[in-house]
Amino acid sequence: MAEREADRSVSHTVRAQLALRDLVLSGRLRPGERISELQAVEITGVSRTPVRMALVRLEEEGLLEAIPSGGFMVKAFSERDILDSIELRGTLEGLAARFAAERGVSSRDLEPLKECLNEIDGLVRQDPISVEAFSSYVALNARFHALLTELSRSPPLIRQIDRASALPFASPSGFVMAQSALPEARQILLIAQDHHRVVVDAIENREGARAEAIMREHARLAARNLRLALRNRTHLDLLPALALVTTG
Amino acid sequence: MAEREADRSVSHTVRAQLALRDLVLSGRLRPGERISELQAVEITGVSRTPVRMALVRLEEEGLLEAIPSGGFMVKAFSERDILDSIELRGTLEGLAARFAAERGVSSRDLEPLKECLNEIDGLVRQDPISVEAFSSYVALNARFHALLTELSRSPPLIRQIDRASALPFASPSGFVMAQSALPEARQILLIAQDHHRVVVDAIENREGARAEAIMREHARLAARNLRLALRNRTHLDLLPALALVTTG
DNA sequence: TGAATTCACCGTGTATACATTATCTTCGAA
DNA sequence: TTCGAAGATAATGTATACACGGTGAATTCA
Repeated sequence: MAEREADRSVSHTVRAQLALRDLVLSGRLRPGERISELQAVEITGVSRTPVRMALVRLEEEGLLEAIPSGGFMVKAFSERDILDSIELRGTLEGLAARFAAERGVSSRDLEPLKECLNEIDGLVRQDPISVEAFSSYVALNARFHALLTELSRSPPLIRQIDRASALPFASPSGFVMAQSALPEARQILLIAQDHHRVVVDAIENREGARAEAIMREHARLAARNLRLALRNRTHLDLLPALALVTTG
Repeated sequence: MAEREADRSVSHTVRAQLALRDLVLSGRLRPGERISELQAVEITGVSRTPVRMALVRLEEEGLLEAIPSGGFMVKAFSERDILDSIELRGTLEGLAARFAAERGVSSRDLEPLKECLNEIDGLVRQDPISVEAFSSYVALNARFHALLTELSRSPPLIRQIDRASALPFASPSGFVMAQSALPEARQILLIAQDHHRVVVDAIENREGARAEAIMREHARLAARNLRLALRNRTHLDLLPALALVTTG
């Protein structure tokens, strides 16, 4: 079987990590289910050594849980866990925004964020917003949040935010696609974009408390999206990560 | 060579992790220096497989940094990195305190914290405070912070706080021993203990904002300790972790 | 028939050999 | 003398064999 070009360029460990992550997030492995190394070897096509590495990294990532007697199982999340993870991410992004505001940011460094804002403006102008526009929004939104995090110029904080955002349902764009099917969709996006503008303004004027508060509130939009999507039970297939959620 | 009883009870991976962590924190390996696996094998006495596992875990812990071309090196921290890590930890503990206050805590769950408070009171009553009392304070303080974190009843947040506190200079008791040699020592401890009392009171009265704010301020005591200790340059040997700090 | 014990199999922990890639040193030429 | 290239050395990535422990099933005894 010929390998694809992309597969040859990365290590077996990374390949296994990607394959196993997809497997977990797709829900083909149930929460609580053990992932045996031999099973993972068959799935990924690499040997046990890189598979073990991938499993350890996925545990640190938060997708797997170590079994006391050895090995790993798929982690289970409650709805409360997800809401807390969102609040947590918002708190960290708030701290990043405050750092940026307090420490000052050159207009040159603010430039790419403002470009991001303008591009998003172009997207949300249409009514209704197409599915393609939603996809573009997801990418631009992720870019905005990454740039904002960088503005803190704090490696320890950036690292922690990256880890907190690693879980798909905690990431800034985790529930954007889910909301695309909702009637409130456009309105929510407009509010989110206003948050974006406000935080940039606050940072520019060195208003630390305002920058922090708005990022916290901004994250709570994701929590609202989640609740709306769960209530409407529509297009839940847009949220494969919810396979990890144990309803109870 | 006979192994000690304790060594036989844990896996080689854990043994290697402990040995390598000590090596890094003791400063015998300079920041930026590469840790070769073979070198680590000689030091730890176990084979490459558990050594690799230990290195990966120490990277996730934040003590090592992956080299793009492969392998790991000792991570370097600036003074700013340390201060940011402390502020980060304070922010997370603040969130935990707010969660506890907002969600409510039974008086039964508050009991162990209050016991902690009373025991610390017994320590700080003496003047001056003995070195042994400082050691006891370190243990009790760690216990208090752990209990407080648990009160949030939020596994994702607890996990993140544990990771943020893993770095020795970011942990709640990171700079307590360093301050023991300072003339301001007792006063700082009294203030810290007052913070402890205030946060318990705030949680009891379900004052979320107050609980959050006091924990943030509480963490800044550690930052003050660090600055004092660095300025006085006295008893820096009490802070082996500072070997990781690159002065610049 | 039920419970306990033993045996077998499955799974992880560990060690090591092999392959590949990066890095350093040395030699040569401009 | 300095820059570059090539080879040697060393380090990591990977595969696999072996050892140990745990779990489950089957069998035997009460």
